[in-house]
Amino acid sequence: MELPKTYNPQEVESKLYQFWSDGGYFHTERDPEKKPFTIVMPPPNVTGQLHMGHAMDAALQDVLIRFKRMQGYAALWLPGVDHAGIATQIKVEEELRKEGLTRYDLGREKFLERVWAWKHQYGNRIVEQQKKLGASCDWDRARFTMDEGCSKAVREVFVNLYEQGLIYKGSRIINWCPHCVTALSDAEVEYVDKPGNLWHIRYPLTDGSGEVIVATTRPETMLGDSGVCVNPNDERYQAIVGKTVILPLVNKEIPIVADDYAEMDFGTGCVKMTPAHDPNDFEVGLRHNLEIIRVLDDNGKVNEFGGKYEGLDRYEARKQIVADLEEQGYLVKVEPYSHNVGTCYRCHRDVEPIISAQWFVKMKPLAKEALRVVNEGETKFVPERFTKIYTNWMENVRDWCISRQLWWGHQIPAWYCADCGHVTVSREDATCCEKCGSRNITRDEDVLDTWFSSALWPFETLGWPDTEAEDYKYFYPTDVLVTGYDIIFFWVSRMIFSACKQTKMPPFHTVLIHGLIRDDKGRKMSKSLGNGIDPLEMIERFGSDALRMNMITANSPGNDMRFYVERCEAMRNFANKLWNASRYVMMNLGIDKNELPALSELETADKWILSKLNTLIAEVTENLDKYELGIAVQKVYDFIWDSYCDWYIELTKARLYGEDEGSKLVAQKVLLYVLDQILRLMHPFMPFITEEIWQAIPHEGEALIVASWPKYREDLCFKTEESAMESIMNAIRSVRNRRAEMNVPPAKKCTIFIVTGKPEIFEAGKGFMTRLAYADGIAISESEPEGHERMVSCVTHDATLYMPMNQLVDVEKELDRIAKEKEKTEKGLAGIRAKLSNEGFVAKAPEAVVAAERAKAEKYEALLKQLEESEARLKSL
RNA sequence: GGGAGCAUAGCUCAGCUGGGAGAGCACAUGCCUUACAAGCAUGGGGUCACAGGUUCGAGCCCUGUUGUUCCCACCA
Repeated sequence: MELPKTYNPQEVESKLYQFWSDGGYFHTERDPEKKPFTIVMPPPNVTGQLHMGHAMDAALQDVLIRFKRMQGYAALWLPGVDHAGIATQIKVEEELRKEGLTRYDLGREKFLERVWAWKHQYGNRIVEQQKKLGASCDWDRARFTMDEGCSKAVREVFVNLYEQGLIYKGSRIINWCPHCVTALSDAEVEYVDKPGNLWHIRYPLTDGSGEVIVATTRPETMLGDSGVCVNPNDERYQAIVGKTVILPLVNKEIPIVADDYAEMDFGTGCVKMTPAHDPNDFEVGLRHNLEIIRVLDDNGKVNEFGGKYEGLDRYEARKQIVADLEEQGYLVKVEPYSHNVGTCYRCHRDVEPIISAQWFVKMKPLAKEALRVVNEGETKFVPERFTKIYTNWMENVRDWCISRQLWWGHQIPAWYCADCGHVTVSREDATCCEKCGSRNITRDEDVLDTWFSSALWPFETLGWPDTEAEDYKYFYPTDVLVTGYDIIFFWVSRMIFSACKQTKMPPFHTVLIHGLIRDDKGRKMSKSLGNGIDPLEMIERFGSDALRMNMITANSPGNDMRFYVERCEAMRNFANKLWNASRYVMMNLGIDKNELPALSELETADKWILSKLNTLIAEVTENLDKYELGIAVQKVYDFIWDSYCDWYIELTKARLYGEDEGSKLVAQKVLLYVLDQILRLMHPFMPFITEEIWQAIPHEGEALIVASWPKYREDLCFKTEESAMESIMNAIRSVRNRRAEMNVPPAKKCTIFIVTGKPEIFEAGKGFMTRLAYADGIAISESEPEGHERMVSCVTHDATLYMPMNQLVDVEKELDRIAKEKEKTEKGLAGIRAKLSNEGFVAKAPEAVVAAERAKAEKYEALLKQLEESEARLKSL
């Protein structure tokens, strides 16, 4: 079998993805014999380009799915794409702008045709990119949040909630983005600390008896002021409550009211009230019957209620108003003031609180069950700390504004009757008013928040609202949801309360939260910074497996991670290591079947590696069950590189190149057996290279992707051999160390005399010593060899090794070295002895720990004894 | 104003239920040893932020302090 010396991912990855796809391994059948395991993929935006966040998401999910698939579950990873209301609409509007058009020029219908066309042309790009990552999704089940089924689900949920009074339309202060020209939910507003000013303005009392001074960060809103508020307990102002002031510039009389909302010790204690443009003022206004005067239009310009300022943009108006106030003597002072400004999470421009008629979901009743399932552990967050973040949000959640003034999305199924004013909300498109029968009805123009449909994702994709749908019955509820902590509020919490309400059960039992990928300086990757690293470029350079490994290793759930290209390189190197180890095995293979030799034929080294492998299997499986993917993969990595490559393969060389055909065959079998198991354990993390190698070695079954996950085997646990092998390995390391210290090149070999109380162990290890400790002969005895006084020596806890290299011995240096080693050993021993002589320790520590300490003490004592003997010998020279 | 995370080797980070201080990269020395120089062998390097406490035993648990990052919150 001729294989290239370096692994070339580009050559195999697309070929293998096709192979899996053709083999139908991605498709998951409902199988009553199997247990289902379901993950729904967080649907990326249809406008999306694959970024590192997606790569992270996909890597984690694919590991879990492949692991479960190998364990024999009907493992379904359901993919899909989100219609992404604002983002997509903006994208298409940008295209139109290049043609000199706006969406209004086209009209709603034509515009939507245009968006669908765009979706059909570009919507699959991100899907193709996910495939490059090796994502083993069931593409046959891929969904789109605006497809027929999802639309039906959205409609059902909307009507259902409306009928129960959990969706209502009302005029509230909402967050309005004048740039995107739509309402936003609270979650879609990002607060940014921005430097601004606090303008202090004089409002004269109407009766001329004085004035009040109010402060504001948004002077332009004074056009909509309809009152001034003071605290009822504020003695300074008790006399003027009930009086009126003249609103400067507008010259309007407005009342002074008393309300607890005004803080006595902030500023002057007087607050201007703009009920149409501030949520607090709105509340106060309701309590005191203040007029609601909206002065900004949908584009953020002053409207007809702004008098001479009408038509000015909000910032322009602010400038003008401040200038006028100053000119007319109303401006008392301006102080710099930094405050939290809400910005739109899509366009990052300032959001305006504006009163507007919008649709809302009443949250309190829904939050109750969503809190219960998490509090009672029906749904768990990993790591656990995110539970608190979730519950805290859910406990304080306010009604969710779900209407958006866009065209792309699920249009709200509400029809207004021009005759009787009734609102008809219906599952089927209404043709007449359900109350008066009038055909003079018009449909609500608005669409729903994109997250409204995403919230239904885990069940709408499985056939709901048809609760008898086969997929729904078999795969729902799903198992694990994997996503970043940045969308817990947007998505996770909304899925939970939606599912609890609609399906009467939580949508998944585990939420696995990961962190954000940052650049090498710890900054968020973003388009504006231009510091994003393209995952596709990394795949191109290092292979998909390497990128996946980068995402999973050295990373723990919920924590952010810096992206280092060097790490991809290191993982590429690891892939190459695995590749070459496999080449070695294949080049030396005399067998065409993978079977373990009879246990009686196994040699010490075989039992050692099999036993270590056995432990590895148990641990890795446990780690994966606990979602400790980073720990799991690190263990497999270490086993492959250290145990298998650096030791076991080296140990087998003497046998493979030797004369003993029986021993050779056993080594071949074990090499192959362990390789096969390694490939299985590694497959979820590095699917491509493992499948490629597995296909090349003798194997049973069609593909590694559907091969069985390794199991711990009681009969392959060999503690005695593990310890014997460690003795030999220690001896080898010790010799190498001594030779390195003396700069002896590997080519210079010598006989090694081993003095040990365990000759049988070293007798069996002779071959290893010869090859790996650069010996040209091994002599084992229980007493010192002739002339040992002049030999180079080194010691382990159960052997002293002599090498006749007298010309290299510098007695002084040697004594120095021994003294140092002695000191180290004595220190260690003293520590252990202190522990063992501590009555509390012996009495209270677990027996196993005490026994381990005793064993350690014995080893240290033995080592110390050997060192002392060496020292005495040298001194006697 | 609340809440959370982080602080471990020169850099980036693991460290699961308390008992060995670790990895990758970087560094030093020697090696093209018939799987691999994208490699092998060997080595240097840490007061686990600081101060207390619990415990036979603390990087890990508790309290406080400092630094840092983030989330939430309607003081104009």
